Amino acid sequence: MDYDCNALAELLFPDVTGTVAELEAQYPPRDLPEGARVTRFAPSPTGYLHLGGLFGAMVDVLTARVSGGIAYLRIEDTDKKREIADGVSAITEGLSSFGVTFDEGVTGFGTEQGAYGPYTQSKRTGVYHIVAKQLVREGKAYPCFCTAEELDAMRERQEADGALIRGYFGRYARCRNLSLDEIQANLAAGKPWVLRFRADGDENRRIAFEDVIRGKIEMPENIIDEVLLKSDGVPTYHFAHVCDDHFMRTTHAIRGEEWISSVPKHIALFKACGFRVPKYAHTPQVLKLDEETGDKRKLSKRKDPEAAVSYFTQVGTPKEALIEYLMTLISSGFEDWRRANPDADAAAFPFNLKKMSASGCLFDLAKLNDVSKNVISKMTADEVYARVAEWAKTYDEPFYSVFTADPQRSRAIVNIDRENPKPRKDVAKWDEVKEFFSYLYNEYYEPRFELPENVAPADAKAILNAWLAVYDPADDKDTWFQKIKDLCEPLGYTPNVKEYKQNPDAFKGHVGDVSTVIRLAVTARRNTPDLWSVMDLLGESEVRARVQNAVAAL
RNA sequence: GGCCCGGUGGUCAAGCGGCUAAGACACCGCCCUUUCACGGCGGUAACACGAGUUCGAUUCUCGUCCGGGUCACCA
Repeated sequence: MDYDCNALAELLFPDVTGTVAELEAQYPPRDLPEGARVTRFAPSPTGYLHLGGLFGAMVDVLTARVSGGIAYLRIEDTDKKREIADGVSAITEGLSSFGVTFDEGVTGFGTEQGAYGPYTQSKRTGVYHIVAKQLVREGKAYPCFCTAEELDAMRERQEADGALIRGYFGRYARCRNLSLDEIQANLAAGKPWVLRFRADGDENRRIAFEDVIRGKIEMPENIIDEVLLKSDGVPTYHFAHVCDDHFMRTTHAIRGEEWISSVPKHIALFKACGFRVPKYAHTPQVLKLDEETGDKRKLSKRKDPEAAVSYFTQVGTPKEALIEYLMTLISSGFEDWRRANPDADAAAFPFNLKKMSASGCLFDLAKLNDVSKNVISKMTADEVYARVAEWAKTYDEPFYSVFTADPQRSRAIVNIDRENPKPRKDVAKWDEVKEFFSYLYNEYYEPRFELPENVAPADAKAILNAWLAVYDPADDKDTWFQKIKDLCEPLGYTPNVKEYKQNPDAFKGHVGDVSTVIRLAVTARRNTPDLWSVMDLLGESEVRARVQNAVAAL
């Protein structure tokens, strides 16, 4: 270009008066200890928060916390077409419901905190335009008037030419060498324009950078004249990334691996702007939202509801459990650390970005459930009660009324075999509680007497009647069970299981069979937690009623 | 197609030139046990393939294959 760039800059941005130097002063380097890392989670408000987002946010927060730095939340809302109405709150609420919090940035719809804002890109056009104007002034950016049709034609031509590199560059970049007069004429004609970067890379040279997670990555230099500002003056991701991460003083740009291929472009932009390039860390994919084909290895939005983080709050996976599980994916050393520090807060884990695995991973619901059962098994009965009630209140209203009708009783129910060194691990999600304890609530109890094949109805009846005669709710667990044992011999059963196994033909069965019949009569189930506790919770009259009912039905 | 990332059991993964190739989940078996669960013990199961380099490769190099990403006025 042989024209006066200053003139072009004024032509393009007549109203922009600020300078980059002023921005530098307004957003000074952060005063943080040596080695402190500044990270950011920068999602677009285009839909619900998904697992990959939570995963990424955790990595950002962990990286900052471990180094005594800052993690902030920035909203990248530069594409109004894809934006959804409550996108921002979906993100902030999703994050906070899992306990992921930031030091600064957007805190909710329309609210934010911190001195490096605004943290919403749509409110930062002033910043982008100042930098853009400087770029134009320095001959590093130019207006492009190509229409969508012209760009399509260009792509077709490249296809036909068999061009190895596709995009707006070299001889395909029609507007790159427009004269000031031509530009002026186009402007005067009211033609829409975008601002393009005047790439100065050489496709035959390679640029290398050190990815914190993957190590050295080498690629050809960028030669594409990428769009910086769209025709409505809003920046593209690339330009916003460069301006924001510089002025918000981000030290580590942590983002998904889909960005790796644009790093050369970003480095070129940082340099053109005179900004220092941050460190990059590209995280592996946790899952893909692609809905194509039948590739079973990928989670899909439609087929796999668990892709949305809200799924977990809906089914009642405790937030600590999801975090705990995600931690095992984020850092391989986590499980070992957890074994050594069983009661420590996951946030205390000495996270190391460098140790992150570079390969993608499949989300394993079965393992999540296992982790969750462990987490829940360590909670006190009060905690479980409170959590279940809180969950049910919004996700299962009818159960909420039943569950909270007698808080003391529900607490006791939830406390069966809990708060001891070997707690039961029956429940992984709050939505399993109702079903698991249903027989303890008359609202849900449904009598059913499907006897085991090895027990004849007549024997069952005899067992129940005999037991009814000795049942005393005042008995402690040992004498209660002793009475059941005492029932055995007269009825042809043995109280000794080993004895039965040695000589199965000598008996009708053993105590196990006898108590199974009783359990069945009282709970309509073959398997339950400790029966004595269950009866205690049910109360004498209910127990007797159920057993008598069973006898009658047999 | 060009460029790039990745590839250890079904899943998540240790390992970084020499190991009987950890561990966790899942699965199977046994023990404990009035059922179930818990807990304990044991088991099935892996270095994608082919060349190099090396005394020696899961570990290093190259190629192949497979999976993924990216080539937009989307992020």
